[in-house]
Amino acid sequence: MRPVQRTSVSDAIIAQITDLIERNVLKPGDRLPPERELCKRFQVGRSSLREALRSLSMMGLLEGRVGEGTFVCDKGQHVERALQWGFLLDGKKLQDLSETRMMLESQTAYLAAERATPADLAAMADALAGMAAGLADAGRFLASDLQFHLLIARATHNSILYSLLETTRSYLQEWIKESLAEPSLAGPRAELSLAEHRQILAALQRRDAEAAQQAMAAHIRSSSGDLAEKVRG
Amino acid sequence: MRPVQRTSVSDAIIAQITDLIERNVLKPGDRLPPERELCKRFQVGRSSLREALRSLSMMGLLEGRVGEGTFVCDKGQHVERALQWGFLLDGKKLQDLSETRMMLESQTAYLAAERATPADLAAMADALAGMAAGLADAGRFLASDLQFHLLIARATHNSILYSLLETTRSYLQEWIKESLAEPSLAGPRAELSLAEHRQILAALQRRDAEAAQQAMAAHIRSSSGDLAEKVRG
DNA sequence: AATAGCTAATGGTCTGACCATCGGCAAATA
DNA sequence: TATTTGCCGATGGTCAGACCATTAGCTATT
Repeated sequence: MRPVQRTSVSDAIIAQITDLIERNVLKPGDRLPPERELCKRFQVGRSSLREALRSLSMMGLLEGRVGEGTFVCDKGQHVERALQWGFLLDGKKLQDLSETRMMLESQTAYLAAERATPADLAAMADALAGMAAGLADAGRFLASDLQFHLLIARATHNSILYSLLETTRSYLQEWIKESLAEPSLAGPRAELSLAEHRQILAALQRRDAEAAQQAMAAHIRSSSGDLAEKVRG
Repeated sequence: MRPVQRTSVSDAIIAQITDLIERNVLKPGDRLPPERELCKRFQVGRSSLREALRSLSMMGLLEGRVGEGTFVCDKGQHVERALQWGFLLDGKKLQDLSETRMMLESQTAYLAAERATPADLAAMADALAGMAAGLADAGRFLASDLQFHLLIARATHNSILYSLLETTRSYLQEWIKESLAEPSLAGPRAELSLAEHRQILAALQRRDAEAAQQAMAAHIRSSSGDLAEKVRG
């Protein structure tokens, strides 16, 4: 004797719809039949159907527009959305997160050196120019900084790696902002940071993966000094 | 003039509950008030409330038990549950995930070599013994294999890295299982895998981080050969 | 003391209704 | 004729009430 499987109506609907999307019967952008129509087809009440649709919307699979219908979202966002939810409650492990970030950043630098297209490199150069132009403007400087790092991650052409780095980075962003906002350190630190970024880009441009990895690791170490202090204090 | 923000009732409820869990007002294992009670507190209909609860359940934050109530799930399950929604994975994503996993595994091996306690190493030795004892039993072999890798991740004493590896691994587990289940390859592949694991453990025991990283990378490369074929095929 | 049966509470489901919004169409307007 | 205005149906979003299956805990019987 085994415990009997207790199935839920919503779960069954979710399974069916995800299956349809998976098998590409429902393509991104497609519109689903109206809810009342789906109720008749699935032979379920509208509550159960809506609970299923709502869950799928929350996972980033579907999107409901009032007066228009329910549509299948673009495929690229699915896993990334799930990853973000997973991270939501992991708490104050700032140190662990920082360590993970350093690992991700240096590894993405390594891969980016091997895979970056000329367009990728050009975009990075643009971001670097933005940093230089924003030496006096902390907000602009930080935005370009972030963009530069994300561009490196994107240049790996690995979507999982990219979303991981993006997520970790977004969680650390607040602290990074604060640490750079220290007025006494802002000037020299920004200059140093810019120089380090130039080294990274140079390594990427000559496709030197090892050097890129090292340069990135050095940059993170140097720029996370205050961060470490802040964590402990 | 700016586009006005259009809020949804369910989203507001979701935000409130996740916030409560985040701030640890609702602890894992806690029981929420009954749905009808929550309706009165939130001043919403039961449909909207249930859509919110259902979404949170789907993401692994809550769990509903008929006749008992709705409970907050254990924290560890969140990430895993969230990533389970990678059902919709194409070949490209699988490749990306595999690459990410390799990076995580080798990096955890590096850190584990520096940080593993004697207890950690002993547990790994146990897992290795389990693999040896399970050479004829694919199920047991795989279980010990998985445990070994997770023990390494745990030995880094970095919870973020651990959960990342756990999720990527669980996600790839099905494919790993299939590739090892090939009857023609099972015997020699298991033997080889066991030998590779012994090398990893040896490197960890003599605290040789570089060697551990290399051994792990080699192991993943060797064991993911079929996986890559499967992806393309 | 143990068991069987009862009751209330609870999550799961269904139904029907109402609302706000959107797209499209037709009438009114310039 | 071209543009605007107003209307109507369709649709997702929300609500209220009801019923069902299951569970826990109590009660009475054995």
